[in-house]
Amino acid sequence: MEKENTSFGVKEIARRANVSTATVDRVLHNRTGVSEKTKQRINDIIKELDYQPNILASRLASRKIITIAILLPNVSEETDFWEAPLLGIRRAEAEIRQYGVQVISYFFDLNSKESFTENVRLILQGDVHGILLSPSFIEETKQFAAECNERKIPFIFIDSDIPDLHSLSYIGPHLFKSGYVGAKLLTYRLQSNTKVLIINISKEVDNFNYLRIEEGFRSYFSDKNQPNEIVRIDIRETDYQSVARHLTYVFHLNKDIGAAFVTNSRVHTVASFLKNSHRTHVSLIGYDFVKENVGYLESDVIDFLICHRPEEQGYRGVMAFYQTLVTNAPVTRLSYMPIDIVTKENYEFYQN
Amino acid sequence: MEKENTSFGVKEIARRANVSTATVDRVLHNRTGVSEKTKQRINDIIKELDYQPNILASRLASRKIITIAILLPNVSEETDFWEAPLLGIRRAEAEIRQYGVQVISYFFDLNSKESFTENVRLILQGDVHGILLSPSFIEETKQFAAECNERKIPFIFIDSDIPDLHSLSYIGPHLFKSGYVGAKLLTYRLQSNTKVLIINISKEVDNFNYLRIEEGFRSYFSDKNQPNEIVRIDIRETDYQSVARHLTYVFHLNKDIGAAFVTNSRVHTVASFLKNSHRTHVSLIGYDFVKENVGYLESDVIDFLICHRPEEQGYRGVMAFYQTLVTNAPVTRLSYMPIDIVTKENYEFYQN
DNA sequence: GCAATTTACGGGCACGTGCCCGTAAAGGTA
DNA sequence: TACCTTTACGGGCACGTGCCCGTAAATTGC
Repeated sequence: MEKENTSFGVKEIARRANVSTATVDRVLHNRTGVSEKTKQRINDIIKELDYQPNILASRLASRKIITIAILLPNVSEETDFWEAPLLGIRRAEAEIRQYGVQVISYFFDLNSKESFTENVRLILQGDVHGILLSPSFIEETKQFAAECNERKIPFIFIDSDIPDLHSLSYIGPHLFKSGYVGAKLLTYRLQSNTKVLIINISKEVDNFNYLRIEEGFRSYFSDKNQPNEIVRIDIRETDYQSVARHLTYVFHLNKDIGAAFVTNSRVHTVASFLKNSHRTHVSLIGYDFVKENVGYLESDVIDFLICHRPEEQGYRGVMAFYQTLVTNAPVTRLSYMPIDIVTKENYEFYQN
Repeated sequence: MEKENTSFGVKEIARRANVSTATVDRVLHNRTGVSEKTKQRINDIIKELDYQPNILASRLASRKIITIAILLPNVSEETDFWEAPLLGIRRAEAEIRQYGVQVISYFFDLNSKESFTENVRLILQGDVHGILLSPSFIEETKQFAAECNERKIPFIFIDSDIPDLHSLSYIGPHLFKSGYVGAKLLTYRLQSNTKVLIINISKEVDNFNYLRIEEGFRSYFSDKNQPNEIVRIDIRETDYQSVARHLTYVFHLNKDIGAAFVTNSRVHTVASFLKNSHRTHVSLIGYDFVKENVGYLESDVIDFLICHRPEEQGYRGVMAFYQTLVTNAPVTRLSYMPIDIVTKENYEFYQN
């Protein structure tokens, strides 16, 4: 029951190379002060033994603390969606705090690009080893990425992606496919003579996320030659009154709407409207496992919720940094989350 | 960027109590050799400082290696379902090997209770610190549990549960609810004038798992007053010929079957039959993300697969032992897995 | 040629905990 | 009192790696 196969350590390498452990250490961390010849010799032995550093000892001996910054939208009363990733981040932090990893959190206002850039500035003025963020604003994120690349600070996007900025990883949904799944569920029992309504409720104008989802949604309809007409509406105010007003109008114009698809977590507002206006026969599908939505799932107003495990996203984001910064393991560039389908019957076991 | 808040360690406790670190250590591991008085004093300080041992240092210093045994059905050509938990177990092992944890694997034959008890004997004759197993045979598992409880070896069940045996944890699906979800999906676009077929294909006679699933399935029908008649069939041979013969008979007797529900991963055999006999209009739902099933999902023969993340089950099983044996963290007694819904549209992102 | 500088390397302590071994003090027995 | 056993504790090495500091050897400058 004793440890025996504890493989080879720095000592063994040093012994074989006839040098001290300090020299081996210099090679391992490619610091200066080793002649080309011995360096070569040591590297050969390292390869031969397939040396794996003992993380336990390494982290214990090291006085350095690794700092990861996160930058997410704050949890407003408007939506508590971002609470989930935060929980995952906290969970990851608790697990690896012992290993000398520290997470510092910054939050910005989804209605203010300035607050985003300001927080970016704050993060970059401290010295952090990695940044996990939601790239909510495209132009601002591009600038951020340029700065990080120059300063060689790795960053990871969660929840939505902006390609070609050389992020270390993207962790989040494949939005197009997610919309595609939404369409499948919506049409599964849809009558062919009814119309389908796509609803986008959002203050931001350049929400290219929603566009991807809608593309996927429409793409299913054309792939399957679904005969249903698709109506769409953009609502730029998020309060119930405004949404109700717009919806009343749409439903007035289109008497035969059989199903509605909401491109984000505000589906509960629509559910509320449908319930109040006695239109619960309309199939309703939307996004995210937030409290209000689950309530309407429970009461059969929402048929399905699509989720992308936001908590897991946060957890994985931090863990990906741990992997790359501490254990030096490679990180997958694209880590698409599962597209989960949540119903009244299975929601109680769902893990966000 | 230096470590600073590294809280208090054994040294600080020793200093405050005017004893050596060895004495503190004795108290921490409640070994003998400490007078009641100093023990009390030290314990008070430990509480006061809310001392958390440094796992890194602890694992590094300890020469003990923790051994976890797993006992699962072997991966036969008949079903590769158990490959998934095994993958999860391997993943967990790789993560915590560095921390002095070792996993040794045992496999039994699902068609032989003797192979189960024989492997139990083998496991118990070595000295292991925890056992992760699938309790496939009820009586044999009860005996096993009694032995473990006597010898104070913790064990965890995955995939299916036998209550009241004082397992440390159960990690797996809520089978009743899982059947319930199956019924919801099946009826979502079912015509009321068709019959529904429940198919159970399994060699084992006492498969109480399947009974739970069926209960849940039927329970949905009665809860919702679904008018459809339910037909059921038990098939004790698993080869295609036998299954096809039985199904031909059933479909002959019941001309108006609109949907079929298979209670386990052998749904691909049924799919094959439906395809060959040109009955693909029948909705088909079954279990598990195994290769053959995904193939039929892809070709629209299977409508939905229900999955319980078997890989995750294996991973969590091992990690639960790590938590309880290494970090002393509490483990939840019941850890129900999500009931995942997999379709042609989202399967490529599914994580088993 | 010699001093000054640079290069290449070794010694050894530290991280926080586990645990072996040694020993003074206390208690027991004749 | 002398001797033995038990109790209660301290000293100190080890785990494998990080890294500071010291120094002999090699190189450079004049």
